[in-house]
Amino acid sequence: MTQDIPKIYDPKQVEDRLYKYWEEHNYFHAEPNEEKEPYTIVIPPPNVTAVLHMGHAYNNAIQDILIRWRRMQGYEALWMPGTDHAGIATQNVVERELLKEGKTRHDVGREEFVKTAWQWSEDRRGEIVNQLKKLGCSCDWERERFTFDEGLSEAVTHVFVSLYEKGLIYKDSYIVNWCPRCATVISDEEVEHEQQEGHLWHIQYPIKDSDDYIVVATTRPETMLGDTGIAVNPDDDRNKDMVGKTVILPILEREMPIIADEYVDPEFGTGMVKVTPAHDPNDFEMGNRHDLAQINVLNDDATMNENAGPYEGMDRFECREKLVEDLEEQGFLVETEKYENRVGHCYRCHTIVEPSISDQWFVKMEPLAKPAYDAVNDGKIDFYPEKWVKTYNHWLENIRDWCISRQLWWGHRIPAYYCKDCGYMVVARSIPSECEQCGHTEWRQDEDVLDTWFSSWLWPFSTMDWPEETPELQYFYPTNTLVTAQDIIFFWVARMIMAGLEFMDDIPFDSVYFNGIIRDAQGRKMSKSLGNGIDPLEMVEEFSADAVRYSLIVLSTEGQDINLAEENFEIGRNFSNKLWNSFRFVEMQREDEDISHELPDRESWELADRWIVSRLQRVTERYKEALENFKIHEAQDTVHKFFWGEFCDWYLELIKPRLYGEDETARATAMNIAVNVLRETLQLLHPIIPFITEEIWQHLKLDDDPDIITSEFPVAEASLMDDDGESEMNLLQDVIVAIRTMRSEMNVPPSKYAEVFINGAKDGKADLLNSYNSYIANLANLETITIEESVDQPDSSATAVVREMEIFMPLADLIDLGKERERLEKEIEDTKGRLRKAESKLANENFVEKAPADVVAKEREKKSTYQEELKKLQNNYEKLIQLDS
RNA sequence: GGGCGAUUAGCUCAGCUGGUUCAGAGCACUAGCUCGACACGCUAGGGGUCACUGGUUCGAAUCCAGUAUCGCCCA
Repeated sequence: MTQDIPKIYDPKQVEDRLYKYWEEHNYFHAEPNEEKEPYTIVIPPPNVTAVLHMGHAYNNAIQDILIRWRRMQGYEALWMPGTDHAGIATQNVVERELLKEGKTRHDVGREEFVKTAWQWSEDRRGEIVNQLKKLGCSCDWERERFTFDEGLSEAVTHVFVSLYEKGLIYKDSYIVNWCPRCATVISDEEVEHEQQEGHLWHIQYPIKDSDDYIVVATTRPETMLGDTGIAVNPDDDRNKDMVGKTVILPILEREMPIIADEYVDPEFGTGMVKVTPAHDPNDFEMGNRHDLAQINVLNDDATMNENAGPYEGMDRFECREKLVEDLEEQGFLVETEKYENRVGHCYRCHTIVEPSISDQWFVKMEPLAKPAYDAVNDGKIDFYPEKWVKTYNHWLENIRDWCISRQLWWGHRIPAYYCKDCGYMVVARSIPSECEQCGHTEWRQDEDVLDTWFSSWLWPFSTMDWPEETPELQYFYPTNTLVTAQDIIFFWVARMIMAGLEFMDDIPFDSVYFNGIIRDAQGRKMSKSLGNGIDPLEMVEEFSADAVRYSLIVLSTEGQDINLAEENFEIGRNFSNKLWNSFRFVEMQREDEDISHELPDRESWELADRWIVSRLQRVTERYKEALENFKIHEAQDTVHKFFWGEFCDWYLELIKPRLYGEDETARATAMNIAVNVLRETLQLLHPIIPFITEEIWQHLKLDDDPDIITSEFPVAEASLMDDDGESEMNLLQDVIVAIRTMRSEMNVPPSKYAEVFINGAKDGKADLLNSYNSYIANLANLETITIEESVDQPDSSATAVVREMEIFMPLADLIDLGKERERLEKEIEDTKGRLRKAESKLANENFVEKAPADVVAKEREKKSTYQEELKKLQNNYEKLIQLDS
């Protein structure tokens, strides 16, 4: 059977099969279990609008790593999966679909539309789940939830009603952000400000009963049609005399007062600003302070309404153009200036939003913000990387009320009912029976739905059937880790913390890991419009899920953004293949012998065995520390270097003679240790690359082994750490590398056995090197090797110095004296450099006096070593020169 | 305007609670390798004034201040 192991690992034979296998064994399912400690992650529910992108792949890979790791550590590990109904986004997509048939949502009606959206979201959910499975995510699918499913909808209603009853939800006419394309209001957080090239138009407003005029500047001239005042700063000497006068609005000829308000920046322009309370948030506040009228000049679709006079019916930008033309014609336009300013766009459809006044529902945030602030700043919740705490704090310190109503059809309908007869409003969990004001019984439910985040913020407990008091809530809440991107820190993270504290009286999670954003190779954000996205499923198809996961983690550092190119996935593929081949090698040598979990009797260990086992303990320890601090990349890097650079490059090479040899005990020892080290390495790697590790594990499997996914995670064993073994091994490695370098530089072909003499092996080094001279001979491809405290340099030999020992390699007539000379010159220069550095440090009195004794001692030691080495190099160099002449 | 981050080898990035052999990895590059796991590989090598300017210190890529460029967030 060993002949059947292919040289190239084929993930297609493995991944789907193993995922099914794990599912069939119910390994992903978690249940309240008092005998175990829980570890819980709730998934950031992907929007049902679209398939997953690379950012999802990355984010979910991290979650899976944590979950699998904790599961192996013996926690009852629950990864709660689900999806988000994504109000605006989904509605947009479904509307677009309808449009293909030439229909609008109004053509099909609310009920039919919602039905279509449901169908659509169901289909998408299936796809998303399938994608997560392809990536290897070990979610507890039995518990999958949807923000719009029955239970969660109930939680939403419950929360709305109780916040209303507490006075934390109110309805008010207020200036909000209106997206004319989505035809709904959006919250402040949903507005993206973008730097844009525009103009600043300076416009004259005549003063009543005078030939005089004032000048104001605006970037949105069309809003002037809604102006109801002019404001100056009360301390502005230039303008304060103007307060109380009346100006006349050009075109519409409306009279309006000049008022004084602190808000106005006297330094900006003329120090006078037009006030448009219905179309600017600051003007709205100012208008309220001074009782100015609010004149709305826009329709919902951003065309001008009847208040716009001659411009009625025009689109806002068309109106802008025409208005500027008219102003110019009539002599009101003073100046047109190029101007860059930040313009608010809808984060969903990218249309420029219009601030406008309407009746909306709000959550009063201040009472919720305080405990949320404390939870993070008192250390109940940790952020990784910590820097995000500042962003979080800044937002909470400047918290504004949250506009939660949306003029959409797809979402949780607001549980407010209006008496059809008298208009009396009731907020209730279900339709009220009779109106307590007029006694009528017919009700009309509020047309609006809630912001999607109003359901998402309950996610950590609504997924466990809150408000019901379930065993799941008891056991799994608070959850442990939230893994998300920083772009939803306000939308979601902060609000979940608020909701958890408000409704569960406890934090929703104890740590938040913010993963970076995936960008393209040029560092640009991946987006549909740029067409620079990389589809994770295509990459899985091409490179395997393991390769995708591994590569993403290789490229990531804690919370840093990733610049990604397709060829980066070769990293993971190559690693998988290396892993596969190390297994292939071991398996080919194994000859069906029994191998125990128990390491063999220490009597039979060689240096290489002590070394690799010791190194494994250190790697295991470091891995644990790294993951505990969410340094996933570091954990991976540690295993990577160990597996490839130590286990494969050195250990497997070192044991070949034993595996091929006649000594059965030696063979068994090497075999056992190789298999056991490989097995533990697989376990360390399993959270990152679950499929290939399970596949190899099952091949190596001993009778009583569990599957790797449920195997017990390795714990570092202090008694196996071996400082002497490691440093002895390092010495041998240095010697071997020195000889290899020498061979390579002297063009001794690998196929040619060489002979080497090592001179000056003092302080027990001779014994050590002699006991393991087979290591040197094998890895440096030597015929014979002579190691002594004192040997003479043979004729015509290349020389090198390592660890104060001289290495002579007789090359007879093969020696290229010019080349050897070059080599030695370089060596001498290098050593001189090192020596100079050590000497200059030691020459500094301050260093010798003030630096810690051990640092100084180390430096002295370095100096004498380099001196010694230099002497030998120079000595050899002189001999060479003589030979040459 | 305020805040945060980045600036280290041709490219992508580690290292940054200051001192382990004149700075590390992967890719790319050079030379050599069908040596009984792996060319998705092996061995060896070249390549960096650690953005700049000051400061702290015996000692700074690592700490502090400022400058420049780029990016993100919030006004």
